[in-house]
Amino acid sequence: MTQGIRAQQREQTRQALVRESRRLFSTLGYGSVGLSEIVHAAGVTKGALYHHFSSKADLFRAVLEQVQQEVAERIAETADAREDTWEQLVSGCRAFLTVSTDPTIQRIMLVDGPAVLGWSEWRAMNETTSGRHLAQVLGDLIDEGVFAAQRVEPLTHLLSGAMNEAALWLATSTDPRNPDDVQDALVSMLESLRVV
Amino acid sequence: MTQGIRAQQREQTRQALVRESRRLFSTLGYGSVGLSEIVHAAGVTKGALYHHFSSKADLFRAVLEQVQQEVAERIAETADAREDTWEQLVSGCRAFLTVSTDPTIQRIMLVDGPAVLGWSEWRAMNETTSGRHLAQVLGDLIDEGVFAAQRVEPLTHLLSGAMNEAALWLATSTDPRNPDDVQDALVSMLESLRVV
DNA sequence: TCCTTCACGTACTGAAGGTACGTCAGTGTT
DNA sequence: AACACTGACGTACCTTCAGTACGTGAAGGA
Repeated sequence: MTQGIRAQQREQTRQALVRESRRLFSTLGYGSVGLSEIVHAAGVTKGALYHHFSSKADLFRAVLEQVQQEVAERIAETADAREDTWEQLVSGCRAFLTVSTDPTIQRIMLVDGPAVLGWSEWRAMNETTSGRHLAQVLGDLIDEGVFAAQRVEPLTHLLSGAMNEAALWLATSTDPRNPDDVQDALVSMLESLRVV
Repeated sequence: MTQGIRAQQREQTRQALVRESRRLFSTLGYGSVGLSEIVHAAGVTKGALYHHFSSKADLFRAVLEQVQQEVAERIAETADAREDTWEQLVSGCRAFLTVSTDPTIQRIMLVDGPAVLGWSEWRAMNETTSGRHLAQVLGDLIDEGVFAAQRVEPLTHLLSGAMNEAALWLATSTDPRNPDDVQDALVSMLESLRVV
């Protein structure tokens, strides 16, 4: 069942479009990069772009999916290395702050993402990747009695919001103490929430 | 020292531009509103707009300043009604979640703001209004020993991020329990951070 | 009364997103 | 192997929109 040449080339140009647009979006921002730049960098024309994606925002969506996938994977492999649920939460949160400090990921995932796609769609995408893991772990910890009995959703949004903002702050701040200090503040916040 | 007719009309058109663009930005979003709509709604032309503002983003900045000013005022008058510093923090946070749930404020302040002006400028503007109050109160509480000794900035960003995300979530969620639950979760988070 | 200034309108430009349609290589069929 | 056909992509064009250049008429000082 060898893939036909057509399917190979199709996938190749699609990946080229996603790759180059991701590079441009992350460095210049969604609004400051034109389609002409993207298709030129990818070595194709606008006809190819609109054959694969229905709009500029649709292309951005594909890029964002890829970025979130990578982030979720890197967090998961860090967290899943731990056995204890509590350790998974802490290491996962630390991993998120480390990974998402990368400006490449920053701009696409946290700055342009919500504005281009709208919060509802952004949140939905987030939910299917790293957001689900966080909610899962928090739910487990509540069930285990580590956290006080409460609904998972409010807690999840408070913590994910705190981490998003922290990551954005770290990306633009220069004080070398900040990365460690914000992680410590977050972990001590989590620990203070423990009831056992 | 009566203001001349010139100055009056100038201020009048400027306010009309800010008012109408705020209305349109908040309902349709920055990217989906054209300057032609704005000037038509304000009853002027593009010449007037560019006489007062250097760009579309500059007009948005004026709108954002107005919104943040209002939010900061409403929070301040709620918080300043309390004598105790701790009570100021709690009531201020509750006020923020209440005020910023308004979709009108939402879209401009939390969604488009960072994307249009960039996080650095958005954060700088935030710092001069409500952000400063939060940092002030948190600093006082650390000094009073209510919170453990630590740097103010990391804690400030974690909490403001948590509240921003919570406000955005409340705006799109339908479950009637959410507003109360997320406030309770936030307050219990604050209380768990207390050491005395 | 004249002149200057300034707030604003008019007409235009360049660029960017998006579309209609042509074209040719790849693929299944007989 | 010859055929028709699909689909991936290029080309040319359209529309819209942010931004600019310049004209104009009223306000205000001398």
